[in-house]
Amino acid sequence: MLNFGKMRYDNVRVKEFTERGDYVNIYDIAKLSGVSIATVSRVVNGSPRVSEKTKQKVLAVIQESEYTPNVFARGLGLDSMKTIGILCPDISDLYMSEAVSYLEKSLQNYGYDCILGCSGNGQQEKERHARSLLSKRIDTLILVGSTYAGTGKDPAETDYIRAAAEKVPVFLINSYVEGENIYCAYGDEWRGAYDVTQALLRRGKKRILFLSDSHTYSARQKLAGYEQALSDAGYPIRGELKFYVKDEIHYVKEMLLAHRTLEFDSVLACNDSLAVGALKYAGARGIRVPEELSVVGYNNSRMAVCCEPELTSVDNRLERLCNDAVDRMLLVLKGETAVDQVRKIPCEIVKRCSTDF
Amino acid sequence: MLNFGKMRYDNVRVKEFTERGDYVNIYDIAKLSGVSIATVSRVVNGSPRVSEKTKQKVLAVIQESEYTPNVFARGLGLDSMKTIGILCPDISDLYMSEAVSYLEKSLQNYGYDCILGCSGNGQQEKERHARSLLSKRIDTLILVGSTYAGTGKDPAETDYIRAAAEKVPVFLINSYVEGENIYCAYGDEWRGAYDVTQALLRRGKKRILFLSDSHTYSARQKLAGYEQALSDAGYPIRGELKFYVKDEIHYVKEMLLAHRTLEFDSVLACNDSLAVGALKYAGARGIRVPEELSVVGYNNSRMAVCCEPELTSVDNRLERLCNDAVDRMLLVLKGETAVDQVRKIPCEIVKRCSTDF
DNA sequence: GTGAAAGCGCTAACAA
DNA sequence: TTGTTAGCGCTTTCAC
Repeated sequence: MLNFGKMRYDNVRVKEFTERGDYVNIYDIAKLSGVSIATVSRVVNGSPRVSEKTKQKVLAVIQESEYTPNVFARGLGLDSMKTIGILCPDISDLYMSEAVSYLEKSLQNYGYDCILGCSGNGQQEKERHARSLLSKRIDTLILVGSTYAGTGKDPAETDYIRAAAEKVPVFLINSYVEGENIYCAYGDEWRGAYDVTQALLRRGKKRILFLSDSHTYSARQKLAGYEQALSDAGYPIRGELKFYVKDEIHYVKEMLLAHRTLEFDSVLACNDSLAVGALKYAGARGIRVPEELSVVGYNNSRMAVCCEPELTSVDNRLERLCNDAVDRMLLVLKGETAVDQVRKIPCEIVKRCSTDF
Repeated sequence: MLNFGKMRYDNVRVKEFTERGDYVNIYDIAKLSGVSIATVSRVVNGSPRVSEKTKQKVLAVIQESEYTPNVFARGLGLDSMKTIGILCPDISDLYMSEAVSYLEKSLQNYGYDCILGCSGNGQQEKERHARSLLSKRIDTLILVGSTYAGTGKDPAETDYIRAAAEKVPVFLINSYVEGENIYCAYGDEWRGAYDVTQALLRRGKKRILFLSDSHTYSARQKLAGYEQALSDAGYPIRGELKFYVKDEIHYVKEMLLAHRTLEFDSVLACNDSLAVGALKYAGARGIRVPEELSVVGYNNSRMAVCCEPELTSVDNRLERLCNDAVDRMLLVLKGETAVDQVRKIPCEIVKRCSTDF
């Protein structure tokens, strides 16, 4: 229907008519309501410099013709599309998907759309995805997951993040990277692990297995907290009790079964599904949880509630972290300068296995 | 650095210099490499009509200056940004996030980016999100989840999907809506439910609880399969055995506990977390699973593996559905006309509780 | 309060 | 093979 073409070119445009519905444009609206495109633009953008009468007239036409401004054209002029890039290693992961869910909800609320990328954990892929998102002229880049802090071995690993931060503000959820225009929000995992370890020791546990699937920033914090608690209590740090496995329930179980000589009376796992793996191991060997073996998970995900017995888990307040990031993002985009670059939120230990502590 | 401005306006442009890195544009590249923007464009788009020498020269400049074409400008001209809109009710849901994960991976592979929206189940919100995605000039709209087929009460519920299909091809994952330019891929849930019910009956189960949290298309298919299997075996369909609850493990457990008069010897749940709820109920009452109570879940998610005992679950081949959708999408976008509008994939029953069947 | 027109960066048709 | 330029739809001065 419509699409008269730009008035200045006097209907030169002859779009072939496909089965596709054509998008109405600002020239159509202008013509239909007998004003100039400038006026239509003013109405659309809520400028006060339009008479009430004209405004209503134009609004009526817009309503009727279901006009939506072309985001490309708008973006071209403003160099922004009110779009946020979100990158995570894997959206099928419970923790990531939950984070993205919070972010999307909040951002949507403020009129921002989300472009999603899943990068995995490889350096190359992370860089490629970040570049790709940036090329979409996102307003902000949000990185979800502590994998983006790098392995800690080579500072150059995170160079691409600092490079991105030269274009747009970058927000890290549950991760930490230093740099200008980079903003972080993360749980105090160190403290969480410290507290859990301390509590286990107090209950007389002597051999606490530290179960992890990676060496991310977050995992390193947990390990450090665990080790510090041991040291502070005068216990030795045993290398064999730091157990690294693939994050897959049955794999964890099998690996633990395969190391029968490894003795431990409690488990601090870096996430809930690792903890469930330990649970399955205990089940297979007939070890009672929590009477004979204490198992504590991390992230307080649905996994911790799904298993039997249900797991005590450290909650790092993901929702809080996400909302915190969005709040600060809005401030930064508004041009506010005094915005905290780092937000460290205390973890909360959610107790489920009554005799754990 | 750069940004000489358009040559035709002879450096009129004076962008104020902020701390933000400016994006290099095609004019910059043209000037730096001593060719016209047309040539740069050709190089960028891999046109064969460029001499190898020029190409290398331009490529070098592009490399060095980290030029990426402005997607807005490109989109304006082509009216496409190689972007796919994905809408799901809730990305924190295991099933949805898994679907999005498959989709993103596959689409990324073909050079498409994803804009993600989470609409919830409300009619208004679904329509609003669909409109919002459409206004971003997506190339295709993908709807994940059977909620998008509507409740089946009023065909007008899905009008917005047909409206969207006038603009771009619409793909439904695990759902079905009829219409031009609408493509569906779903598991044969009817058959899955039928087979499970039949198997349970054969094992002597007499009162099979149908546990559901909604009346989506998918849930209706499952119910129909369940009822048909009962009928075919000469069993009555009992209203009290169709049990509708909120999808939350402990809520399910509590609701079942609250209905102590309700007797059943097996459960067919519409998803795994409902099934886990039934498991928790059994645990609370000291009912042994699967000896005294058979529990079968749906979706074959990690939930089914996490619980104790692990659950037999109907797998509706989500990955297959997603890849199938993407494959057909590519064909449709290529202008292919003979593309199946409907793909029904057989489900697979993944047995875990050995004595279930 | 309103309109004319420049400019955003790119693609593609046309010229050379 | 290369360059010139119209056109994509919108925002935003700058006149009136």
